[in-house]
Amino acid sequence: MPERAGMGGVSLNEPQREAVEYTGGHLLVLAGAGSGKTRVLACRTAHLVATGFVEPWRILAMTFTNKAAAEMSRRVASLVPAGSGRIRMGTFHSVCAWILRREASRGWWAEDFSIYDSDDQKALLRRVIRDLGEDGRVTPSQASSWISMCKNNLTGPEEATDSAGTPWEKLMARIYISYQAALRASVAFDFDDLLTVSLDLVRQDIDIGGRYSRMFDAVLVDEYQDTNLAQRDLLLALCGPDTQVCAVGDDDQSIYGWRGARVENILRFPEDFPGAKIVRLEQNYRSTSSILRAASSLVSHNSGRHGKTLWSARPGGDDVLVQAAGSASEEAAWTLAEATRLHESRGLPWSEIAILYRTNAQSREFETAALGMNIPYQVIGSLRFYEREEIKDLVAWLRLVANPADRVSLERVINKPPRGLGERGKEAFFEYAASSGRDLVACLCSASRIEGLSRKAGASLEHLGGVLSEAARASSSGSPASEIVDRIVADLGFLERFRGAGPEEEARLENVEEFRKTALEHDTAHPSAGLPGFLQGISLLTSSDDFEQGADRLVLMTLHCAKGLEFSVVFIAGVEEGLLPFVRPGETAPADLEEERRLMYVGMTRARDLLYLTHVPWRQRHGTRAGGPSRFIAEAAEAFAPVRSEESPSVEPVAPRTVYRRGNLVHHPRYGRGLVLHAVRRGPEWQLTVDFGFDEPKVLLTGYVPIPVIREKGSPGDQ
DNA sequence: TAGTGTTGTTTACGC
DNA sequence: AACAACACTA
Ligand SMILES: Nc1ncnc2c1ncn2[C@@H]1O[C@H](COP(=O)(O)OP(=O)(O)OP(=O)(O)O)[C@@H](O)[C@H]1O
Repeated sequence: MPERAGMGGVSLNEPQREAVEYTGGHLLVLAGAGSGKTRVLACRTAHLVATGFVEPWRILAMTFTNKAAAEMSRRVASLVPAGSGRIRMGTFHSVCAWILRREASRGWWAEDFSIYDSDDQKALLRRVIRDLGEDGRVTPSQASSWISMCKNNLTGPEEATDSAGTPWEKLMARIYISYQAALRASVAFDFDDLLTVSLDLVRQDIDIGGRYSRMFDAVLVDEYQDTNLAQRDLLLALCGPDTQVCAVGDDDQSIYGWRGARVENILRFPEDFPGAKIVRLEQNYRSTSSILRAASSLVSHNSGRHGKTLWSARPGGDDVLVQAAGSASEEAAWTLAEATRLHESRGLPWSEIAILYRTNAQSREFETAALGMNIPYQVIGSLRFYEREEIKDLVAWLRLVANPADRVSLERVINKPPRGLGERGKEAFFEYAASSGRDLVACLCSASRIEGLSRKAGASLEHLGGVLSEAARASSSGSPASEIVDRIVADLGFLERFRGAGPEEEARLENVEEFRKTALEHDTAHPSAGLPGFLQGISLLTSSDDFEQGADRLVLMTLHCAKGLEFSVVFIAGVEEGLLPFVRPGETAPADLEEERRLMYVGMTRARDLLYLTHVPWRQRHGTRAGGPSRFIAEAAEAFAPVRSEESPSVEPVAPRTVYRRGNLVHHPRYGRGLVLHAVRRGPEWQLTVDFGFDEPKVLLTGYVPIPVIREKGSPGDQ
C-alpha cells in the first residue's frame, strides 16, 4: 500500500488519507484495532484547521478520556502550531459540564453546581432510602444501578413511576423521585445527569438548541462504539445543518455495555447521520501477525459481527505465550521475572510493558512482587488519589465553598473531627436548614440560634460557617483555587487530625500537600478557572488520566483502562474461567460472554511485539474459586498452532499444604480452638467440621483464613 | 457524645 | 477479607 506523507510528515495510507481529507459531509471510520483510527482523527482535526476549512474554535472533539483529549491536542499542535488551543476538546461528560455551566441561568441550577461521584451518590441514596423508611429493603447500590439504568435509557422519574409495574419497581421509582429532588436541593448532578440534563436543555429550549447546533462546523468523536443513548442523542442535537460529524470506532471493541453503551450507535450511524461516508481501514500497524491472528481468532467466536478485514504487514513475530502458574503469587513472580528479563535484554523502558487484568483486586499480588523485586511500577485507576479519605474530606469543604447548598458534602464533614454534634444535633441542624430556606452555609453562620443544639456544637458550627463564607467571598472575588485550599486548610485546622506520628498520618499529610500542588498547577494552567473550575475538573477526571506514559515504570491496569493504548509487551493475567470471562459470585454464567470476549480482544490488541496470557488453577476471591484456563485461550489458539503453552517451571508446592485429620486441634482466628470432627477434601481446599464448644459444630472451608493445626491427633485409622 | 466492639453484608469493569 | 451499620459502654 502506497504510503504518503500526510500532515506534518505523519504518514497515512490511502484510506486514511481519504478519511482525513474528506469534507463532503458526515464520516464514519469503522475499523479494527490498531488500524490508525485515532491517528486519522488527530490528522483530520489538524487538516481542517490547516486548510482553513474550519476555524479551530468551531471544532468540537470528544474523546474517551481527558488524556486522549490532551494527546490529541498535542498531536494537532505539532501539526498546526497555531489554533490547537482553541479547539474545544474533552470527554462527553466534561463537554456537558461545560454546557451546564454556561447555561446555568437557563436552568434551575447554579453555575457552580457539584458533581457527585458514585460514593456521593450512594451516600445520598442511603439518606433518601432512610427518609423513605425503606432501609433494609434496598441497598444504595441497588438503587443507584436501577436509577442509572433509567437515566441511560432517558427515562425520567415521572416516566419511571408511570411505567413501574411490580412493587419493586414502584419502590425504586419512589426512591428515584426523592433522589432527584435531593440532588436538586443540593444543586448537584450525578454523572448520568450531566448527559441527560444537557440533552434536555438543548432539546427543549429551541433557542439554546439552535445555538449549540450552530456552534460547531465539525464534531469529532473517538471510541464511538462505547457511547450510550444520551451521548448519541446529544451528538445529534449538536449537529446542525452545516455540521460535519466524524465518528471513529470499532464494534469489536465495545466493552461498556454494562454502563449503558450501545454498540448499535455505531452500526446505525449512517441512518442517524444521513449521507455519511463510511471508510474502512484494514491494515493494522501495531501488532505482529502472530498477535493479530490470535486476537482475530478469538473475536471470530462472537456472533453478529460486522465482519472486518484486518491484516498486519509486520512479520510473524514471536508466538503468543500461554503460561500456567501454580498460584496467584507465582503468576506475579513469573510475570515480573519475565518482564525484568525483557527490560534488560531488549532495553525496553518499563513503561512499554503492561500487565493487564480483569479486576483491580488482582493488582495486589503484582504490587507486592514488584516491591519485593525493586521494580518501579504505576497502578492506574484502582484507589484513585481523589478517593482517599483525607482528600475527599478536603474536597467536601471546598465544594461547600463553591456550592453552599451541597448537603452531601456537609454531611460528610460536619462532625469530622468530632465537634460535639450527634445524630440528633445533625438532624436538628438540617431540619432548621430545610425550613429556613437559606443555604447551608448561611445556616451554619446562625447555628447558635438552633434549638436542640448544645452551646458548644452551635458555636463550632458558627465557626465553620464563618470560615466557609469568608472563603466563598474570596473565591467569588477571583482568588485562585490554591489560595482557597490553603485558607481552608489553615482556618479549619484541617491537618490537626493527622498530627500523629504514624506512617499513615504522614502519608495523609503528603497527600494533602500533593493536592495543594495540583490546585496550584491548575491555577497556572487555567488562570480564570478558580475554585469551581478546579473542583469540576477533578470530578471529571477519568481513571486513565493518571497514567504517565513517560514515567519509566511498569504499568498495571485493568483491561478496560487499556482501551486505546499500546505497549510493546502485554501480559494478560488471570485468563481463567470465572474471571475472564467474569462470572459474578453466585451466578453460573457470565452476564455478557461476548462483551467479555471483546474485552480480551481489546487487551490482546494492545500489544505491539509480545503477548503473554497467564492463568492459575485457583485463586482466592471472597472464597476460593476454581477456574481453570479460560475458553478464550483455546479460542485464540484455534485457527493455528503457534500459541505456545509452557508448563509452569516452578516445582509446585506453594507451601507445604496442611493436611487435616479427624481429632486435630485447630485454631480459628474468630472461633478460637476447636476439635476437628470431620475433614474432607474439596478441590484444593478442605471442608472441616469443627467443634469449638458451641451448641453446634461449625462447618468451615479452608482458604479464607489461616486455620493452623495446633496439635496432631495422629491416629492412623483416620482420613 | 465518642470510642469501641460486634454483627451483618457485600463482593467487576468506571464516566 | 473488608467494610458499614449497629449496639453498647465510658
Ligand atoms: N499509516 C500509518 N503508518 C505507520 N504507522 C501507523 C499508520 N497509521 C497508524 N499507525 C500506528 O499504528 C498504531 C495504532 O494507531 P491508532 O492508535 O491510531 O489505532 P486505532 O485504530 O485508534 O487503534 P485502537 O482502536 O486499537 O485503539 C499507532 O502506533 C500509530 O502510530
